[in-house]
Amino acid sequence: MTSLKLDKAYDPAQVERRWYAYWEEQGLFVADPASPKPAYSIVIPPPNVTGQLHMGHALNNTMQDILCRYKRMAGYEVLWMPGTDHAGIATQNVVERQLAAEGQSRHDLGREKFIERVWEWRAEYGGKIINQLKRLGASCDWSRERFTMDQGLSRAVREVFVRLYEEGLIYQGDYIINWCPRCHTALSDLESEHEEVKGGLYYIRYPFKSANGYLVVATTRPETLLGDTAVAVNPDDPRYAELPEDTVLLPLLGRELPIIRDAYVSTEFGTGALKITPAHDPNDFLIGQKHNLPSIRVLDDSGRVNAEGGPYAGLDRFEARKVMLEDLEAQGLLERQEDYLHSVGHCYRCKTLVEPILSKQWFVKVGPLAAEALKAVQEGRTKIVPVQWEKTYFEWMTNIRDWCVSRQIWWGHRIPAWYCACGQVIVSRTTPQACPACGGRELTQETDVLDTWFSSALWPFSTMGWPQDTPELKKFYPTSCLVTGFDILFFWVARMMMMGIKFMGRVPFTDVYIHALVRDAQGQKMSKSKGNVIDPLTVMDDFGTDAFRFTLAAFAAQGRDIKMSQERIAGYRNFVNKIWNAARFTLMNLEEAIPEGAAAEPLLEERWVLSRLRRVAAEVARAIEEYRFNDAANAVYQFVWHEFCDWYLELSKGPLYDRGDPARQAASRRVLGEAFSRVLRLLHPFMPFISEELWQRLPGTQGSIMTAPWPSGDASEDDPAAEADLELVMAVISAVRNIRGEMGISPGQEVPLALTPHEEAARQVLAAQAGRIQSLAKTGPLAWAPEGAPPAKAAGAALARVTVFVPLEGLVDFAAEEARLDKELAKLEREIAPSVQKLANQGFLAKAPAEVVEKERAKVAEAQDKMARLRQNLARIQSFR
RNA sequence: AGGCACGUAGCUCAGGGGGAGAGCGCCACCCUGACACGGUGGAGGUCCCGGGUUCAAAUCCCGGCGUGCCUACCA
Repeated sequence: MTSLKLDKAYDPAQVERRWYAYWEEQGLFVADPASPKPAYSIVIPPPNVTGQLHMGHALNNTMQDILCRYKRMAGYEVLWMPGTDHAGIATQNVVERQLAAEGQSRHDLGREKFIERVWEWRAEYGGKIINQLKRLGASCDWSRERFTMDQGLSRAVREVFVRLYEEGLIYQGDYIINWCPRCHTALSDLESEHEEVKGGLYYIRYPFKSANGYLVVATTRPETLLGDTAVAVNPDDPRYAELPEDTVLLPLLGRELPIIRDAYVSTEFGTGALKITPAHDPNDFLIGQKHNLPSIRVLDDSGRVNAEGGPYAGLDRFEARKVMLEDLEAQGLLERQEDYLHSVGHCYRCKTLVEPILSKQWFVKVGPLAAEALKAVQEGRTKIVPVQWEKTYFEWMTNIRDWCVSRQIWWGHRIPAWYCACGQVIVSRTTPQACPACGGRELTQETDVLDTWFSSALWPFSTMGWPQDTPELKKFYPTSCLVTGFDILFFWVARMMMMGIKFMGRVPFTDVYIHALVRDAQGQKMSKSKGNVIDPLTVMDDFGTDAFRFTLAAFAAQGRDIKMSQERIAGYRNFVNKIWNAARFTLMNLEEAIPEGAAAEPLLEERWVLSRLRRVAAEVARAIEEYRFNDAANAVYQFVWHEFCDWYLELSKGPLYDRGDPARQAASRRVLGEAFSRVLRLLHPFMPFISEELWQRLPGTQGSIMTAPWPSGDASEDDPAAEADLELVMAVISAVRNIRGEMGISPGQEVPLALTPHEEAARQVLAAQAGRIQSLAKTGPLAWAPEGAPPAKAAGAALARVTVFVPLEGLVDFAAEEARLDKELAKLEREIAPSVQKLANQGFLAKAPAEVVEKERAKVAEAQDKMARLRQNLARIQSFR
């Protein structure tokens, strides 16, 4: 045990450093699949290896840590499975940038060398975020840390791919996909983020082949006209019912284009004539297929016009647009242009404008998988919290489209498909030696890798050793809860649902808790470009990790974004300091050995604090279990500061300082130690560091606080009578303090006190607690004023069970007291006005539940009682003027 | 275009049919032997607007206004 002496203020930096290493050394984070305890498991949303801890991570992992630490204390065998994600495009970008700084490209290195280079990068920098999570206090089982590219997970990926392929749920095909010309890869629909862009709507004339005149077509992407293979109109459009001929000439290139008729074309938009570019637009592609049109791809992988573009070949897509518009204008073919606001896809990694391009890719046929994932939530096998997200989930799962999983990058799981010269495609778990069709041995492996989210989708079971049948899977799958932000509900959660059900036969988690986004104090999304990011590491430096975590928990109300600002964290830093000082007080009193002695009858405040602790522990537990982290944090805050510190510690000073009764003192010291130990345990899930530090210093504790039981207390400690009695005492003390404050009597000045209890029970309680009242309200010896005979010249306060008098002679002027009483009366009047009105309402008396009516009556009666006493006092005061 | 949230104290928000709450900030007094990152007391609100349901609406319903977000291939 370390010394009991504490510094006056808490220094988090010094304390935090100590305990994380201790927990790890003691193996307290390690989950035992053989444990007889019930299982509780969470898989971490794996941060990108390229990641730096940001507010989102901090919130997300704080919540998981609160759940895990609480569950351990509550008697569960907890597995919090950690790891990182290989983040294909992001990581490749980072390493490519590094190469660029050396004047190289990945192509200079070649695929193998490049991948080696990425692994080197990961070895050097990849662990950064893990250390940052440790800094946050995350109690993950690091002995099981996984990486989506490690061997085990790669095996799972290959297994899943092959099985899906064998079942026809993965196929290869030519479709329009989203292409990022900067990353040089296909993207899934989700990875193309739609953003509003100011563009133009250009009206272009397509001259008839031989007849005079032209068809006017409206487009937002004039450069794609190079790939047009038809112009379409609606068959029912009267404007085009009779055309001079059914062929037009493509402007600039002069190619002949058929005019086709298709109901898809809207008669409302533009001119009702639509240019068809099957290789660069998903709808045009479908129309092209239907009408057997050729597809001409006119942009290369970098977004430059290719050879098909004739005179424009080699121009960048934006440059080409500009030049072509000039040429059209010059040729009199640009009829007009309008400003046009529309939303277009951007690469979610690099924000480059995405280009729809026809290309051969691998797809997952998600329909059947989604149907099961949808059903699982509908049937409640997985519960989404808060429920409103279920609707979003349902909508997406219902309208889901096939998932393009191939990426033309190098860093990732290479697709286990091989091509034979004979045209055979072989998909296999192991590298095939010969073509099963022709026996040829010249096989080349697919160069594409899989979407990173493909491997993340397997995370809940691949991390536990699947496809092997492991004890971990048996004990910890399905996981208990997934904690994540809504931004990856589709990317990740939905896909884990599909894969988990498909390959494990059971949902991957029973609860999904969707939390909010952390924004800045103005409610703006934090982003580097806006420069409004608050770095969690800096916050932890400035305020301490515990204060930061507590702030996150306290602000994490369901369904609302969190606006983070320094001042709020400072408030909770003060709370941490308050706890530190409560510990100073406690430890000072426990410094000397507590003498053995006969158990003393517990004091009122002791019965009260244990009763309250039990209630609060239950309240906090329930809130955590229902993911109401803010309620949990606020309950702890309110109790620790405003009940434990403000009242219990203050009240306990009496017996603790009283050397005249050693047995009594010893008993109070024991209760103090016990109560404080429970406070620390209540705090531990939120504030792991300071709670451990103080736990270790608290006499009588053993081992880490992590292994201490949740302070549920014992039913025998429930003591509503103590709670009610102490409330009476507190009310009397508050009343005296109020008079003091309002009357401008200095805090140091002792005042006389007289009480008129209205019932015997109250009199007994107050008599027993007279000493406490005297010291906390700073009054002279308690006097009793008989009912109906109040002390002369006294300020008074009317409570339900007692009237409080502070005889004022020589202390204050009566005008002030008159004003104070008037104010009090007015306040009571205001308070009961609505009730009085209700009681005058026949409808209320007839229809409202009896107990509600009774409550209103009691409320009014009590207030009127108080008011009568106050008026009496007012009259007396006035009589002295 | 559809969908989903949210408008409550100066600020940030909790609450959710029967007594308007918290934190921070503000005012006054106080370095009382845990704590000035503190103590005690206090001020401060048409619960966005308009209708409706109800004995009773900040709360439920409808309609506005405002804000934010998500989804979407009408060029």
